[in-house]
Amino acid sequence: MTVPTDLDVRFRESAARSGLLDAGYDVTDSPLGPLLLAASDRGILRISFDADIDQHLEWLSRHAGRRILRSPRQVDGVRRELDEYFEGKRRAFDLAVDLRDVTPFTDRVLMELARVPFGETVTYAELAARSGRPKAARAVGMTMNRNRIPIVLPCHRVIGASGSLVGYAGGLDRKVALLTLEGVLL
Amino acid sequence: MTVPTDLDVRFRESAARSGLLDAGYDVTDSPLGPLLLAASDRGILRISFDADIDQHLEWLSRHAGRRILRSPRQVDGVRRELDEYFEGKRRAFDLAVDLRDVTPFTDRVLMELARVPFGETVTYAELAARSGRPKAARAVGMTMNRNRIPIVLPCHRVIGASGSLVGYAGGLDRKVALLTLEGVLL
DNA sequence: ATGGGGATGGCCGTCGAAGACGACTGATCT
DNA sequence: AGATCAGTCGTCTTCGACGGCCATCCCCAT
Repeated sequence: MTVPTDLDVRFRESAARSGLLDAGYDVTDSPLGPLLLAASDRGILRISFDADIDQHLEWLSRHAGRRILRSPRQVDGVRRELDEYFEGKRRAFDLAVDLRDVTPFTDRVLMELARVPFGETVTYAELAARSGRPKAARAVGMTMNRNRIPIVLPCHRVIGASGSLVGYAGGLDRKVALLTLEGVLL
Repeated sequence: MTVPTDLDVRFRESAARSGLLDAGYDVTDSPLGPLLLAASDRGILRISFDADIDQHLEWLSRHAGRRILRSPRQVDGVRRELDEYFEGKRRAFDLAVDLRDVTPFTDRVLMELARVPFGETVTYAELAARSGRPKAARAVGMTMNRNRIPIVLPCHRVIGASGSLVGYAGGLDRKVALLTLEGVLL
């Protein structure tokens, strides 16, 4: 006969199905300065120009799970592709991203953003339109601002309708650098 | 060379990994009246005394995904164990439950609730305490009220500190019936 | 005229704060 | 045994305030 704890076990199983590690992170170097990389088994969780680890650790454990460790291996793929990108040898990324608990709107926008190719740019309004919310240009701005995975999700390719760069969470100079690398500027 | 769409593909893959069907449902009979059962591949999504299908369909597609179909097979296990339960041949369930997007608090409470055995009762306050929030008795009340999976998650076993039954979302008479079946009453 | 540089008024999704609920409880008083 | 009351707690709902926007209008310096 089945005992009550069986159900309990099922509960815990589903909660623990993620593996031994919830997320791994590491800091790497880049032409734009040190980069913090974090990833779960599902994909990249975060790329950040801000190497203040503690802050990210807190965020990671709140969003991905308790078990967070420095794990160069976990972010190996990301680092390699980023290196190639900065060396000019790569024009597109073949990486999974972990966008758990983002809003449907944000999800759609980032999905569309991911399709903007190397060396091309889009308008905030245009990206909004492609995402099915023609009038949500400003909201797209917010979404870009909060983009957790810059470079791979190329928010630097989104510019104002007037052609101005407008802004970049990592600092405008980095946006300039990226667009220069991609041959859009100069 | 990798093309931009690769990333896009990854996106969609992870969104579609759930299978051909997001959830299946069916209506069955019980001593307490018709019962709506719904389940995904992860487990039971809902058990309801309210057989108003449309309302549930709306909820299901909002929470589980687009592809919802009447599918007796999908809820076969639940129906069988429920039948056995009502026939008095089963005192515990061996079923997985799908509690995606419930709050951590709710999750803990329901987990504790699942451990309350057939024929026993707990106080709202006691259940709150077991869940690590000794003073959250009233919040536990809310949680019971919104319990999506009655009977299997035995919210009928939770009663007031004074011994009164207090309430039951499916109607107090059903709570009485269940507790009688379990030999707690009369 | 032509193109930059402000100023202005809509438009939009997210986040945080505040307030309104109950399937509660323990104490107190009829 | 009820009834009243205050104390507690997690959700849900509103509401208001933000911006990596944009089209329009105006004003000036080329």
